Amino acid sequence: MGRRNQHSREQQREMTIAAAELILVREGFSGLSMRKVADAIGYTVGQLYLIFRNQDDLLATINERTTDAIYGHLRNAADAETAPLPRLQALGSAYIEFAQNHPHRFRMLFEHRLPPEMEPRPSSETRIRRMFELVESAAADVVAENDPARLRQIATTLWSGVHGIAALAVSGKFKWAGEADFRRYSDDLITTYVAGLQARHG
Amino acid sequence: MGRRNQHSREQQREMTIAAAELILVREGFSGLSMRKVADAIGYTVGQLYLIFRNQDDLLATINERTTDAIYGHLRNAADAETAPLPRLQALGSAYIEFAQNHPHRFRMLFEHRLPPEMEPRPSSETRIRRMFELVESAAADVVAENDPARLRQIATTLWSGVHGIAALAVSGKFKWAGEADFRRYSDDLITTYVAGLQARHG
DNA sequence: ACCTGAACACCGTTCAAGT
DNA sequence: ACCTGAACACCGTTCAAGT
Repeated sequence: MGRRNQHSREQQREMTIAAAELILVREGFSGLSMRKVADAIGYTVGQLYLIFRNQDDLLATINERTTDAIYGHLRNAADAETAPLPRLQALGSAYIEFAQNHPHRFRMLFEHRLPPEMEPRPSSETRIRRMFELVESAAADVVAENDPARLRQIATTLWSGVHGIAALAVSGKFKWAGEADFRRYSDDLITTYVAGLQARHG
Repeated sequence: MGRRNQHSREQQREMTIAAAELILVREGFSGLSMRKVADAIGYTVGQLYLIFRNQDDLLATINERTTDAIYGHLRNAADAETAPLPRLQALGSAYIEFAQNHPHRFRMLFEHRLPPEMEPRPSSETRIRRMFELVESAAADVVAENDPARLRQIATTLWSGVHGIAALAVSGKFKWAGEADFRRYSDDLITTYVAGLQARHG
């Protein structure tokens, strides 16, 4: 096969990521293998190891893209709302929505763990931080809290809660809850938690 | 090997579950294989398929035990507190605590999904329901809400939130938050959410 | 220089054959 | 009747060999 130099390393990298994301979306995390990806891009498995260090490296790279995608989705949602509380609610809804629309990508983001020797991974952590700062700043506009440590705690509590709703929506457990509208839970959580802050504060 | 009839089918079943749980705790979900389990109990892999239908069946069985273990842990926590709000908080703390003390078992419970043709699994769903009813009844004592549908929504929102904190505590993402005391987030969530309910209600 | 193909050490699952 | 052992179709990863 005279495929030599037909694609630059950077092109190969993009092809690999795109093919892997397609397989992930279609077959789920457990259906995503290096061999299938290699087949999909028309190279042999061996070649994948000249593009990515190993499978974990490829998965972590996909997870970074997923984080960026969530960030973009949240940003759009936030930009569409000007009032502080509706904006925070819009962020929560958007997060749930992303999880429901992209369950396999969402699940892999939280279920795949890097082996200890591959951590920390700054490219991943920067992205997660950026996403959280979006939430924290939206929360800051709502709660009127001056202590930055307390504000961070509030944002973490709130966002963990929204994340929990998304995680359960996507986990397939708790189907007994009926075909629930999970965005309603998110709204309820945010509205009531914020009301509680104001009640305790004032 | 004259191991014939040395163990009853029921004994084999218990040995298998115990061995698998040990491997899960030591090596994590991804390190748990049928072949390792077979080695650990001194039978061949083939024999495992006369005890369990397949690997998913074994994993689902372990997950049922994990659900029972969480239920027991929550029950102890609830029984130790008589006042309604502290009891609800104790439930939240106990849930987080279990996740942190048994991260691999907790993660597998939520990350392993049965293939569609193996669902529903009544033995699993009954156990999950029982656990949730414990939470719902503790919530009922706190919020003074008569509409059962609304009460269920409140309990679901609250418990999803607590679950999210546990999930993030165990996911290894968000290490940036420092070595946080996740039980504090749970307390914050419950206290503030309940205060919010009272503020909106009264 | 770039890529392949085969090898190695693992998987889950099945089932003829042994005792 | 109970269990084994080998087979089959998959994995991730490495690396000598080919062009």
